[in-house]
Amino acid sequence: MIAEVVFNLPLERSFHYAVPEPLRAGLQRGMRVLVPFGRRELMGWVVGLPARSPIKELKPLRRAVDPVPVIADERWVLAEWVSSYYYCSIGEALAAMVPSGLRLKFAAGSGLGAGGNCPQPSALSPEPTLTIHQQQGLRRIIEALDAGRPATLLVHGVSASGKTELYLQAIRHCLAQERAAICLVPEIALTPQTIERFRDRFGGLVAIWHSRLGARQRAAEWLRMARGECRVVVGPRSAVFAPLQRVGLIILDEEHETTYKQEDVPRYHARDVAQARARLAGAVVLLGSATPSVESFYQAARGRIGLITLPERVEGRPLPRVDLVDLREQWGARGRATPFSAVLRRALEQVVEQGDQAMLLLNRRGFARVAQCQGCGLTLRCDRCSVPLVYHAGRAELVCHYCSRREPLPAVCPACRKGYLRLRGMGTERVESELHRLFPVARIARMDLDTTRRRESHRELYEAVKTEQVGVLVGTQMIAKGLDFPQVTLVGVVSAATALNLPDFRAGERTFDLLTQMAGRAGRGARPGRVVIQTYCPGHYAIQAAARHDYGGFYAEEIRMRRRVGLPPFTHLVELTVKGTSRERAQAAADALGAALLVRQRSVAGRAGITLLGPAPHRIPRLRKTHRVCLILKGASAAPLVALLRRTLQPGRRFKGMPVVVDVDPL
DNA sequence: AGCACGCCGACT
DNA sequence: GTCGGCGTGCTC
Repeated sequence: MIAEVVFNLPLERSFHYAVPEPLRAGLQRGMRVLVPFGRRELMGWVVGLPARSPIKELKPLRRAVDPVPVIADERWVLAEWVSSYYYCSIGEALAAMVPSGLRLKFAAGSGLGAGGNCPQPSALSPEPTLTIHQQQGLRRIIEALDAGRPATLLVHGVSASGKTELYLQAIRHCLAQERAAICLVPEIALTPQTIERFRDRFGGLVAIWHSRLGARQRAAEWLRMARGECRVVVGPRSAVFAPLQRVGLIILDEEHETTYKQEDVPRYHARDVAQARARLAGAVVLLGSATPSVESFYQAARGRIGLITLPERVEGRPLPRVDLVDLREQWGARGRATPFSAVLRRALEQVVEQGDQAMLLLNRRGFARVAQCQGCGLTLRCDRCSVPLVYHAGRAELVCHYCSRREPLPAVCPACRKGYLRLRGMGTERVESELHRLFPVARIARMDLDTTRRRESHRELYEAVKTEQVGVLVGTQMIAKGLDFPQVTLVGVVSAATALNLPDFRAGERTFDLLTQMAGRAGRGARPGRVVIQTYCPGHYAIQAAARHDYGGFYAEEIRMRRRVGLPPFTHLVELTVKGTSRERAQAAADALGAALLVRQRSVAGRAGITLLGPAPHRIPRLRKTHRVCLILKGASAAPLVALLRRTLQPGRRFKGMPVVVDVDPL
């Protein structure tokens, strides 16, 4: 008996092993096994049990890891889809589908997928009455579920328009059809409040897939899913691979969020995996957002997916008034650079006087963005990465935001040994200290990566604001998402759209989303809210549209730009990053790869329409001592681009010996 | 991806 | 004369 095994390695090939006598009865495709591989012992996946092998001397596999297969039914085909679309090995795709460290401890034969019984939620808490728009939306979702064919619907609803209630009732209908549902949420939204809402409605049928779950709990939840004991899963992007059977509904809440894209191999997007799984399972995909991704809205506008619009907030509360402050006009008004314009300062004064709450956004942590010598002009940079060091006043250190290296702030310039260092460009710490200076009596807190590092600190900060022990909350984008504080009457954006100058075609979309989400934090209670946005580019369409709460206006402008320059959703991109120990070697490999791609592209008939951009320096040309050069392939769809790459790159996704990172549909 | 083997520079 | 750099190749 022979087992065909693949590994979580960038190898396209599989390997054959002899199956020792005691394992022959129980070994099945989809189980993980421990095998000798070269000098080491690796865990691999049994992908087949072939009758014969061309290999003469087979090594015996050492033992089975699982008592039953951990991959079954449509998830096999899904792994193949991930592997082919994102250019990774089957083993790498499979590894992403099962939680790392999963160990199943139970006797073989007890089996998964208990088949027959299909538990229904008991004692449903009463469902609130839906608005007319919610009712219309729900009707369309139910139609799609009843049709039993794959379909995708985009739910475009402003903040507080009742999207979650729509999801909950859609899930109930899905359960009534004896099918299961997956609800993906951004990790940060997996709060006790969210969990409570699902548990209230579906009780023990809900599995919460939390990244912080311990190994034992994780295995227990996984088993409950696989056995059909729970049929609703709420979790982050990896929950799209939940081992549920008969999946009828996959929801992506806040579908535009970038956390749905996995940033290491396999670099999948949960939205696309969800649609692939839905095609295989005959399921319905619901994409929900107040600010849909340009890709999704374009699909809806073209009629390729359905569109459900929830145009009003549930309680009929008005959206807050937004004032734009042109920072260019603030120059020279005062000798000292300040985070607050006169307008924002007056608004803050009012909030502090009246005992209301305010939230201030600045999307940069730390105290000062750069430390620069006043004598020779040198900017202090990380010696392993090609980026300026950020000064953090809390630890009184310079920090590299890319590799986390810290070093003390030198007294004088390390290069010329004469000039003093000037700290320029503000971050959240600086805003916080200015607030203390201007409003000594106000209770101020800061929420960013630095203040939420401890396990419980995020929740503690949240509670402090919720119970109004904090009057002004300063933070990075993590305060823009999902926080619901009814007493917040003022939202201030200290500096909007610093990202608009970056060479990133999604900068407009990101800015519009961030400003819209942030504006949505104001006026969620009885009192009306107000938003002040300070910016150096008040004329930019993303900022103008955000100030008007005008998604349609933003989309129209953005899609025109994308069409004009041939960017997604009109094309697909594949980003290649060639890595090397020296700049020259990385550059040489990238040049050669570019040339090889062009040659192969020309040699294939009818492959016109594939464009190669670059080689160009990567956005961060050096990271942790590794030099990086970037190439981009552009085409009408991703598959031909990946096919071209498969024929060009060497095994292990290398070229001229240098590792090449392949990112299909990069963000 | 590891981990070996193998061939050229600055050290005891 | 060796230790060690990482370039190349293999893993059933």
